[in-house]
Amino acid sequence: MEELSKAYNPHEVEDRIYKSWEDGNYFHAKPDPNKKPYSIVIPPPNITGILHMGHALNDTIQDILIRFKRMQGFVAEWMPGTDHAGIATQNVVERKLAKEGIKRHDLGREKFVEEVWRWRDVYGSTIIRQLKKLGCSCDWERARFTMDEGLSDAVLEVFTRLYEKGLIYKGNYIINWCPRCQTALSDEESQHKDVDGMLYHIKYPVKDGGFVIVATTRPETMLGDVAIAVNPKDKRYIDLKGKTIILPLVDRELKIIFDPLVDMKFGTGALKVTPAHDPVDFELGLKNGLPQINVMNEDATINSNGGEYEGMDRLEAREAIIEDLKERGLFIKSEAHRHAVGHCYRCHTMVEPRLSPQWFVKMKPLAKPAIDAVKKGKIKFHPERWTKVYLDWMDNIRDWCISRQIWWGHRIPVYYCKSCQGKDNIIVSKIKPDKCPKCGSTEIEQDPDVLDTWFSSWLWPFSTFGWPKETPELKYFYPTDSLVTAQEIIFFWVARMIMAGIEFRGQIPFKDVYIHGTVRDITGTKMSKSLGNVIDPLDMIAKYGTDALRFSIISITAQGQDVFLSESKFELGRNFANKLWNMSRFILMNLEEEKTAADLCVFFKETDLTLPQRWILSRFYSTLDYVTKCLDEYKFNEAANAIYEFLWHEFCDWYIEIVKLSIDDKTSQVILYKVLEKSLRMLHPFMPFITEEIWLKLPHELDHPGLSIMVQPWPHMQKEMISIDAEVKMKELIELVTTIRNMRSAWNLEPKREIEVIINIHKIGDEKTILENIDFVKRLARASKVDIGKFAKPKNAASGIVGSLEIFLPLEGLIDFDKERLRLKKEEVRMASEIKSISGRLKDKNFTSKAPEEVVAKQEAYKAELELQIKKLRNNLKEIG
RNA sequence: GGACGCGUAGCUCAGUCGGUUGGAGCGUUGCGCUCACAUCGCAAAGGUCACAGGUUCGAGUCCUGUCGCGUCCACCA
Repeated sequence: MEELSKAYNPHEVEDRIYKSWEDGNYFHAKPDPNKKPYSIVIPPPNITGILHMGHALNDTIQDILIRFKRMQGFVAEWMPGTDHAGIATQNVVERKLAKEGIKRHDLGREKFVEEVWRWRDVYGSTIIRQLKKLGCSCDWERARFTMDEGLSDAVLEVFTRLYEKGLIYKGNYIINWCPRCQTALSDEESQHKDVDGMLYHIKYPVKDGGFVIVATTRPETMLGDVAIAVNPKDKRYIDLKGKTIILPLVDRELKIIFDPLVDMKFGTGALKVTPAHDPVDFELGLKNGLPQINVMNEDATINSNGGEYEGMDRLEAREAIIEDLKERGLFIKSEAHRHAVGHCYRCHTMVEPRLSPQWFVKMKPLAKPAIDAVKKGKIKFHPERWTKVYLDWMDNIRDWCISRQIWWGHRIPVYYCKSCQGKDNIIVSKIKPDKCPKCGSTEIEQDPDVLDTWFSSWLWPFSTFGWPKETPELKYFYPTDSLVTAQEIIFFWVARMIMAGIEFRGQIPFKDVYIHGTVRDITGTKMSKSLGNVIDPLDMIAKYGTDALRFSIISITAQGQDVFLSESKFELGRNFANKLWNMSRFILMNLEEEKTAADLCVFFKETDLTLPQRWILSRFYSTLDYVTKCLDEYKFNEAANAIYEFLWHEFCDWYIEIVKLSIDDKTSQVILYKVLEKSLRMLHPFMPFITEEIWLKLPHELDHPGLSIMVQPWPHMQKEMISIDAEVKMKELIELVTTIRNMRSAWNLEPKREIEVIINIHKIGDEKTILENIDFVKRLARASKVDIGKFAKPKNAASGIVGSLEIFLPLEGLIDFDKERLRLKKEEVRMASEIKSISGRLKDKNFTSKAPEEVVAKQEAYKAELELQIKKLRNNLKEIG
């Protein structure tokens, strides 16, 4: 038998094995009408990204799922790819150019976009290489990019369809503007963060004398004020009716408007109305026919409408305005005011609400069927609680601003005819029209904006399979099965994919959505590069190995709970991999190939198995059953921990130790081999590399000829091998050995010293199982001799109790009995209190009548056992004195 | 302001259907380099399951409330 090297070196095997998988073409899945498909799409990482711990968790989960399903015999397709990340990528390339002293406007649009493509060709696949490093078994042949021709076609198709349906429109509204990226953002891209701001109270003079005090957090916007609004019920301001306010510094006349939208309790109850710079004010402006005065440029400096403040940055202008107000005695006070302010999700700059013409998607009609699909259970969230988050958001969905004032992305397929007037000049077309269909003019210009990146990502589950073409892949793999993602992305992506899937394909895009937790550092802060608290998965791979990283991160991630990570957690996986290696090495050293051949089912029926053999098979299949169930329910950590527990603390700690007594037996050989090879298959989705490496050394031709472990079948369940009887009996023997070991340890008997053990049984027959297994009991307890029968406690012996057995260890006066006495007394107290509580329960008619019979019977039996034990214990105590 | 999640061993966390004595990893302590593994083995110490009520024969587990921590959402300027 081929042997494993003495030391386990993950790095030596990983690259080699990954390459063998690629060479073997194991990742690619082809539609096969005779088999069921199982498909998932990767949440496309963006091309500027590098693998972080969130990816490591996300992609490990998906890889576990896809490997599991592949082994279960599905045609398992994991569609990979990347998204073009319009804003982020443009920023990166702009920064790169800036280092060379080039601005994007110097290059011009076309050259700049070429530059981005060049950048993408060099750096855009970094993340893909890293996913391979992580062991991801994606179908790389199909890898897609949101700017690929096919996917771009899908974007054009969708835009034109929605426009024709009246679900896309252009309008002048308040949007979230990032002054640094100089583009509009959607509501989701503006992330609210609590900020310690100020609430400024400012006097606005009334034309006929007197004044009104308004409160604002952004005094600079007063340059665009066009009215003062108060609540019609507000008695303080009744006499303002019909009066005019003079806007300080600007000297514009402001109307007073009365509107119930104004909150009387906030500030002074008087609201300055700036329709061009605040969504509420915008609404008030529309209602009351107020002008919209935009006072800011694209970079959030004050524009010519701001008079003498023109050119100042918004915050600079704020200071200047406050100073000027103070000079004029119009500034009352500022008070600390903590409030939530939107920030750009790409560059974290404070977002400015800004009036500008943008393209929007009408969402309500799209949301309705998407809400129904989830309510009817066609799509299920795991854990279930995210359903509510999704539904709440969908119920309150607002129109989606999809135009971005950047260059990198899908350019909006809208053309304007220069000679047509007003709204009639809009031509929506997938390709540039030669002339205006209305007036025939050839003076046609494309809209300069590009689309939100998510406008292509929301099509991902079907555009990647070739839509709008009706490809065989699309027919076969769509709808996909599971979507695995993080909570941050539910609104950006998950919800929109559901809407798009139903709208454009008439079918939900996936059946299950598994939302995993967020990876945080040990203090609970989200890991981010800017905070410097990242643990780089690639560093961890370099240090501990990929399998260790995967296993660790999975085993500490409870379903949907956030993960608090510190580097030391990876030792868990490393140690387990090491254990697995050495366990396998030991087995391989001892297996004789010709003895391992057998059909386990036949073998199981036709061979007399010992208790440990029946036990380990039972434990394997119990574990397999549990692991399969957990994977079906997205409980990855429980699955991983069950395998860990089985292999380490049952198979290694007990079975292998026991089997050492009879390792050359045919039966031992078969079972050792079978449990190992089946365990490797069960573990493979979690630790793909090490299981493959070991698998290749096994005489696997006997069962599953030739191929990689990754395409082997998932172990077949054999319920008949699960034996409660074997598990119970073995548990008792383990307890017996453990008790003897405890006693040895309590009396400091070094392992080398062999001891004699006397076991007093409660009734005849209790000795049977022990006698049948006496060899391993002696070996594991390191006892030279074990006497079983009806025995009284010898003088000068330690005693212990396990179940109905009493264990004596003659000590020949080696130790002092004070310790033993204390231990016994402690034990007595514990038992006495337990007996008392059980007695109480048994006397309670409510209990005896209402609890199931077997529970009552069990309690009675347990009580009897305890009473017996305490009797013996008291005897012992008496004997010791 | 709304919603959700979490308070279990010194630390980080599991805990299935409510059912006998609440688990793991790390850390600590003692013993052991027994020919697979010191990235290991054997054992020990360590718990009022945040708090208060309630449901139940029975609650870490279900319900209500309180306190503490965290996350997401939100147009009170």
